[in-house]
Amino acid sequence: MTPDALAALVSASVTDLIQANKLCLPEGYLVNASVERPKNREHGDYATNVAMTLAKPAHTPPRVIGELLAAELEKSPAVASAVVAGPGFVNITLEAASQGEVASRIVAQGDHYGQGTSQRGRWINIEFISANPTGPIHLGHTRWAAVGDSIARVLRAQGADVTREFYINDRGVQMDRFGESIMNAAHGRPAPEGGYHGSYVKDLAAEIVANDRGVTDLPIDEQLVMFRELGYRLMLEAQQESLTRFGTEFDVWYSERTLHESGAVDRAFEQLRGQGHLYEAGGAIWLRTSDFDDDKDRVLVKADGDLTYFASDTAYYVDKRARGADRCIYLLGADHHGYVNRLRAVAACAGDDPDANIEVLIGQLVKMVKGGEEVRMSKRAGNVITIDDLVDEVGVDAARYSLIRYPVDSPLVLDVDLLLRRSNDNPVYYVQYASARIASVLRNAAELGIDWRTAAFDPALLDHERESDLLGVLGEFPRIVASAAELREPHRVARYLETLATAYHRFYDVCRVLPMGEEPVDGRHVARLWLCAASRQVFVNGLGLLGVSAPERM
RNA sequence: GCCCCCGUAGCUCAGGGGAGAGAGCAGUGGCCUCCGGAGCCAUGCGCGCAGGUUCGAAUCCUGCCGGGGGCACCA
Repeated sequence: MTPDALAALVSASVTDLIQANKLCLPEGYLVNASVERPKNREHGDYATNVAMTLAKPAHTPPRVIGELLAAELEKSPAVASAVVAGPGFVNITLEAASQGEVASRIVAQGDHYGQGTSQRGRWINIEFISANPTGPIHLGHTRWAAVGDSIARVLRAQGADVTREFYINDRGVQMDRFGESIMNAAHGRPAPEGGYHGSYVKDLAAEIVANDRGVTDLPIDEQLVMFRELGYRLMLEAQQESLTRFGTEFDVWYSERTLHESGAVDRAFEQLRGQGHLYEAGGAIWLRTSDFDDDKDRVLVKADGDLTYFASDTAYYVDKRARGADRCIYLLGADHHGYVNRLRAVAACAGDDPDANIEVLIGQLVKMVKGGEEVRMSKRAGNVITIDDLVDEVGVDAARYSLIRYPVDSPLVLDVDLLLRRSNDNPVYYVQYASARIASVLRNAAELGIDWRTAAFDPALLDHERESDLLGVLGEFPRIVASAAELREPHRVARYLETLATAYHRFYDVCRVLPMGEEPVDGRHVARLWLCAASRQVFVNGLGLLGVSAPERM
């Protein structure tokens, strides 16, 4: 019996009590019956607090309700015992057979186990990274490359229609500075004021000159355009390659230029003007965001006629909505938190509900430590740590896992020395090792000619305490995925996999799976192989949600 | 000045109202006759402070203290 099924049983039991007039609730009262895994194993396999929540509306002491409910629950053949404890918890112990069924259910569902419908019907646009095409993807972006991608995976697993989008800021004066920086490098001159310095600028210059020999002889205006446009293309391709290598794919790469060329900006202005939120002052055109919780109004068109960056942001939001997204998620760094209110105000100005149609997640910054020293990043000096540096250093799996493992609202310190360690202090290996260990057991079973899939599976044989613990953890997976999706917190999946790894190792330590020596294969071996297969499946599914591999061997 | 995030074990950090608050690391001591020791077991009086809401608060609210980040007709 799954936790959901048990919760439904508790709910049905409460309904039965009401219909039998043993419990009286106000008309239309909605019973919210949930079960949780108690921290303490002595409190049974599952516990429900519903008796305590019903005490007030039913005008009955919680323990009295608990007794009634426990008696009702014990009528079910799946329930071994139900007892009232503490202030009014009902602690439920399942029959081994009922609990063991979880294993066969997981194997049957395969890749689908953990998927759900909690986000079905939502059309979500999730935009992340959106690095300027003037430099490589750096460490700060990389946190979002991992987390954003994983959020998208988790949302999809819960039935949402998700568009992963990367916004390319290919318009504006930084593009000219970028082009000029490359051009200067090609001529052996230093970068201009406010330009770009990294060694990659020299590399771009060299590549462009090699491909287009005559470029340095062109008139300066034409050269600038050439270096800018060719540099842009090369940089964008490099970014895309880096992200592909990192396992992060986008459904849409959206160019700011096309936003303007397609007329999307004009359309957005029209819409906002029609809704009465545009006005002119001091020669500039403003959006009255202060009507909606912004500190002050924002300029869309400067007095000199140029559009602000914010104008693009505004049009871009309106365009996303016009393309059908009913919820736009933005993943931004902590240095952009000042944008939250104005983006929400944009949604409100466009006639949307900021609480429903827009969602801005702010992630704290990432630091990297090596040899006990912080690796300093300075854009000015050009010594940025890139996504490729990180992957070269520790590999995709360790990089992704350690970036996802922590909630994004706390600053993150990546210790490279620790990430390289192949031991327990590096959780990604701990998890992958458990998964690979199972794969090995399943391989050995096949070599011994044990066809556990077709053999009779008796779930009641999984009655060891460690087996019961493991089954309980396996059963939690769907709820973990659902909460990770709802809260946009994929780190919950990573943490869950660590507890699953522990539960598996503990089981494996005391429960022999395969027959020893000439011992004949019996039902217990078969049942444990089902349990192993189920565990392996959850590792595969869970790691898949993180974009981390589940190797057969390590 | 205003805004956002964070204060949990020696260290790095989990804990979206529930029962003596957890994990890894570091330290100490155990566990290999065959399925992967990258493993398992034992050993731990810590929720920054003060109020409040609640049957119940590390979790929600308010104020303070301490740390990090941010305020643009830049991009």
